[in-house]
Amino acid sequence: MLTIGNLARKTGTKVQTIRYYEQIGLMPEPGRTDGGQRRYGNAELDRLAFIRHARQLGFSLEAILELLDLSDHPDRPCHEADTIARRQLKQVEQRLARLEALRTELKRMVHECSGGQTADCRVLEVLRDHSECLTEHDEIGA
Amino acid sequence: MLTIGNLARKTGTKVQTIRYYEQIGLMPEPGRTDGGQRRYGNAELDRLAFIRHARQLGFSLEAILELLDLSDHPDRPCHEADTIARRQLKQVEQRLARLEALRTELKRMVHECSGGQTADCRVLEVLRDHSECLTEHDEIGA
DNA sequence: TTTACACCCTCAAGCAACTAGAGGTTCAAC
DNA sequence: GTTGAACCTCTAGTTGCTTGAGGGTGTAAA
Repeated sequence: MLTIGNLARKTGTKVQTIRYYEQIGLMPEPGRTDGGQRRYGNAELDRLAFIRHARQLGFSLEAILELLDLSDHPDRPCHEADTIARRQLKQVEQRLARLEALRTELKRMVHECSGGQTADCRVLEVLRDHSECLTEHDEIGA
Repeated sequence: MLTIGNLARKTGTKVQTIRYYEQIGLMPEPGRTDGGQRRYGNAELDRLAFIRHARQLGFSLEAILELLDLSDHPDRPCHEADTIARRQLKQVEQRLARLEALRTELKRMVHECSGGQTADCRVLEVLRDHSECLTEHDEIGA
């Protein structure tokens, strides 16, 4: 039986995050000691490891809930999980494309900065006038 | 004189976002009509365009505030703006590296999915066991 | 002039996915 | 029995907005 702190250590999660997952229904309500402290078994350890791993791969908590449901029903067809993974891959590739455009633009800004006064600063100048951009970029909040 | 709606249209911003920027002090309090509606001039248009452009390049609102301060003081040395831009570039490059690792892993997952039942699904299997990953990835919330 | 209607206003709450802190209790070792 | 780390709940904060309720304004046509 694991305390919440040990579970946290084993999965690289923060204690508060585990409690948060419980609160939103992603993790089950575990057993408790007489004093009211949470105690976890191997099933919960596996589930949390799954969740953390999927998070590391960029899946949203909502997508993870779907994946966990699929995982709980081994008789269901596989293509749903595949669809979720493909959707995720597509998102990652879109983000990559946008970030690459941003890198190009930022590199150009930084490269051209002469190190004088802000009056002649390329960084500020580029920000002032979008038309100077060589690449299209419309990324917000990625 | 522009209404908030026209300013929004010209800059590709939502009306509520402009009011939000005003609330947090990123945009100045504009003049008002007798009836209390906001009216904007060219200075505000330029400032908002600057903000939006910097957001598209991934700068945080906090960084943008710094950049705007620098922009308001053309006599100050330029290297501060350069530092902010370099910091941003570094962040973008870190994100790119992690996303590339994720893409590799996701591609592998999707590629190996046989399309049978979830019991044999590679996608779920990989998520269950991190040790199957070929690449290190520790991206969360990027 | 009145009426229509798009646009504007404020305030409050909600979103993702946590994180941090206050103030108090329990567990396990010594 | 006492210490002290680890646990508990609850609330609020983070970033960068978005959504909604409930109402007021501005302008143009009838």
